[in-house]
Amino acid sequence: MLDMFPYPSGNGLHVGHPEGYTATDIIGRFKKMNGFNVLHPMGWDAFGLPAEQYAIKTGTHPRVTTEANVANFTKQLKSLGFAYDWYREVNTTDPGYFKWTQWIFLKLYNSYVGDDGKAHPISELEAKGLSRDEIDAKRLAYVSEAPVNWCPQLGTVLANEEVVDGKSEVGGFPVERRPMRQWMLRITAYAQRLIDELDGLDWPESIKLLQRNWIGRSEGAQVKFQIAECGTRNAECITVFTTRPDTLFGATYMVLAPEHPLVPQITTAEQREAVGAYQKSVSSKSDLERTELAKEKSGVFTGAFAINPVNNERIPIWIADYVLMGYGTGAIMAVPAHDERDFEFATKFALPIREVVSDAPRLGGEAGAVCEMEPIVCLSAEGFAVNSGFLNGLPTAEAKKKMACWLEEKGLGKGTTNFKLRDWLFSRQRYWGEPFPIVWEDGNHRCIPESELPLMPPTLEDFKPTGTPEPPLSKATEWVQYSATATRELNTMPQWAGSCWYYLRYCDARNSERFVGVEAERYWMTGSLNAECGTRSAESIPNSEFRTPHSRPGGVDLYVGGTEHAVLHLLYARFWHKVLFDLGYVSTPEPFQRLVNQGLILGEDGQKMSKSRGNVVNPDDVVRDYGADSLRLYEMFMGPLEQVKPWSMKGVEGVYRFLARVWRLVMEVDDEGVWSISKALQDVPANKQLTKALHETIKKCGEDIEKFSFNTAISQMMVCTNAFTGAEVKPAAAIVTFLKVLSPFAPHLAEELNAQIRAQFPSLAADRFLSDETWPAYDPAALIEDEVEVVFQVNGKLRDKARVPVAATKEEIEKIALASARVQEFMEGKPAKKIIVVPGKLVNVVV
RNA sequence: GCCGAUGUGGUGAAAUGGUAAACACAGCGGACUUAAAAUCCGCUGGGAGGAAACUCCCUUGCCGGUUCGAGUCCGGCCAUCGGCACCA
Repeated sequence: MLDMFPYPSGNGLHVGHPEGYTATDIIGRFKKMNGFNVLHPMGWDAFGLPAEQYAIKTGTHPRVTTEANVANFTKQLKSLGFAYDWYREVNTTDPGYFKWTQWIFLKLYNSYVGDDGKAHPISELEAKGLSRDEIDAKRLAYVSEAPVNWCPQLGTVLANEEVVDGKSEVGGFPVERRPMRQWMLRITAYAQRLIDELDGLDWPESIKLLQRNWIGRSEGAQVKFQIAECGTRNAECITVFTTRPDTLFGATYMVLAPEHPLVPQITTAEQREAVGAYQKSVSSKSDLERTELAKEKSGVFTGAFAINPVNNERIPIWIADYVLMGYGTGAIMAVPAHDERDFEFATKFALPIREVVSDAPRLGGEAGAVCEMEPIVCLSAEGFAVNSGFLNGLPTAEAKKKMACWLEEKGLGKGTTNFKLRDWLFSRQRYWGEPFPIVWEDGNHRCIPESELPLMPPTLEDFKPTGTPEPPLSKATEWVQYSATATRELNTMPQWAGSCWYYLRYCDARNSERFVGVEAERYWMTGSLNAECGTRSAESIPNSEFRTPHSRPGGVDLYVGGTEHAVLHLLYARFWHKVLFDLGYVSTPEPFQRLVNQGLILGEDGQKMSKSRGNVVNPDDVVRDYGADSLRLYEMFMGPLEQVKPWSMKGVEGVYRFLARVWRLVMEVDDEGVWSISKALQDVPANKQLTKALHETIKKCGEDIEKFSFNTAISQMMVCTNAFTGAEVKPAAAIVTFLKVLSPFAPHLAEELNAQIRAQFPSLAADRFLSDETWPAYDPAALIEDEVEVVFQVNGKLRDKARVPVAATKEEIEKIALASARVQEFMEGKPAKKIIVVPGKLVNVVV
């Protein structure tokens, strides 16, 4: 049972946190009562920018801020009665924890992905005698000089994922592209598996789709275009990626990304100035400007021509910023008749547009004719090949295949798959993060020995960014000097690092020998029972769909958290987990079997909660005024867990009143205002009606908890309470049973009332905590009534109802229905054409 | 533009294809009280008819379809929210 662990901010908990936490707490308590061994821990994702920025402002060390915030969060969580196993508390900033974050980095550094698509130790390559450069080019953690997202205000680079609309996700500061030396993680090597292995997971389909789209697989072909002889230039090839090789006959020009390495070589003397100016204008634009100005296509002709391999036509080569260097090959063949972007560009620069796909097959005379015409609209959908030589008449899917074969035969190209996903930029120019266990010597990197972990960050007085891309760690001159000739890596890891594996650490949080013990990992992640850390025998764990059988890929049975982590955290964690799995350190290929997203809680005004709107609800205030149980119950009663929903203090009062009604089932107050056990509470059996209400509640609450329908479970408990409230005498034993059902939701009240009842009726109450009790079983016989109400319809419209013995046969019910005066009236004397009888429900007479 | 989610009373919402609106909130009325609060008990989708008991008609974003029967299934639209967005 896993909650997304919080960043312990200075603001403390907001009411969004306890939403998911209450849900898992209820399920955890429920599962425990059903005999499961439940692991439900909590921890702190405590590295991060706010503490560091606070340090810059005030000089307070981030460790001090973090400790204070963690203490506050802990106090708050404990006040809500969450049954966390605090013995397993983890903190990403604890050296005992980040030692292993650094250790996992070393595994990444010392691994590569082989032809089997799995991670292997780098030592295998060394054994094969590969050179240092060849090995470095394969590592899962590698150094790149590629252009990165540099944010001057934050003084750090950011991952693509952390940049929104050209601004930093944190703070909204402008971000510029600049080349820097950075650590990257080769997540792209896992792109296909990250897509494929979603299949076995019980995640919301929408989240799976979000990840698939993010990874962005597309199938197509690479095509080589010869550069036509152009002045002094020698003939070279430009390779493009296209998803529509079937449209090759319609490629009337080519476009390279402005940064494409071939641009300087192919540009003619006449065009050099224009090309240079364009490149300069593009590179000086920030990402934000580039997207803002993207409405209008821009570009420049290089003066060079390429040969379309399929028809040997000379086609012009342009550069334009609508072609991105980072995707595919950074070059495209433009098919303006069948691609919106190319169409727009060709229209603007008066380039030829040739139709090669039609929505209906056209054969005969037209075939092979090169007609340069301008389609009024651009058809990007599939259709049938026209004006395309040997492809003519073929539907798009077949044309694609045929062209790919043709290209491969002629050595002009081949079928390929491309992914949008880029490698993960893994270094940050910050102080408050895990230092890299890496040193540099003679321009080469190497890892430090495991025995030197954890590598502690240096003690710094001055946390300010240097104002240059030089990280703040550079100020620790002594620390930096690893040896006479070697210096330490100055970057730190991003905040994602610690959260990529915290769920594994929970299994064995205090292990100092290993990131997680072998047995502990197997026991908790697979449900495998032959582990000494397990406290229960195989027999005591009921067979339930909740338990993870070995066939399921995911380890954690249930992971609850917000949608904001749908791609980043969940993708990164899956990637690390797979590497650890390939290397044999963990037992499952996926970290999280079942994922549930809780919906955002809005302010009372229906707006997103924020300080500036002044609509933030502080859980401490709610606990002070209504108690922890009311907060827990209201969070669950608001509506379905996954839904976005607005807060309402009136709603809190509603559940508070419900809890007060439960209290008064057991307790009564005298004239002096002193509460004592109620005289109405007696050692009597519940009557039939109350027994039915109770057993319906046991049944429905159990089912609803399994379905995450906490709101309807609470409704049912309200119904049950209302029934008890209406009874003259309160049957004590039945109320104790009800309290067991209530206890996962409102543990404080339930335990207190049980203790009160125990004092009066020692034999009727539970003699230990309700949380240690077994979930009550319901008696199906108690649910059955002697009579049920049956609805009579005529032509589907409700006309009458009657109480009928449950045992009544179809024929008997039909007879009663036809005998009804109201049914007769609406049948208007016509004969029944058809009579539908649903026993226990309804009769529908069709005339 | 593409993808996804959601549309039900004044409000949060509930309903294995079978009595739409359970349970709450708000509102109204009553009991208790000198009074108020708290508590308890009722009423509470819209329209029409009736003195009343009651009766009929309409109603789950809109339009169609399947079915004896549709909030639920199918097709088409509209609105709101979220994600992606020159990804070739």
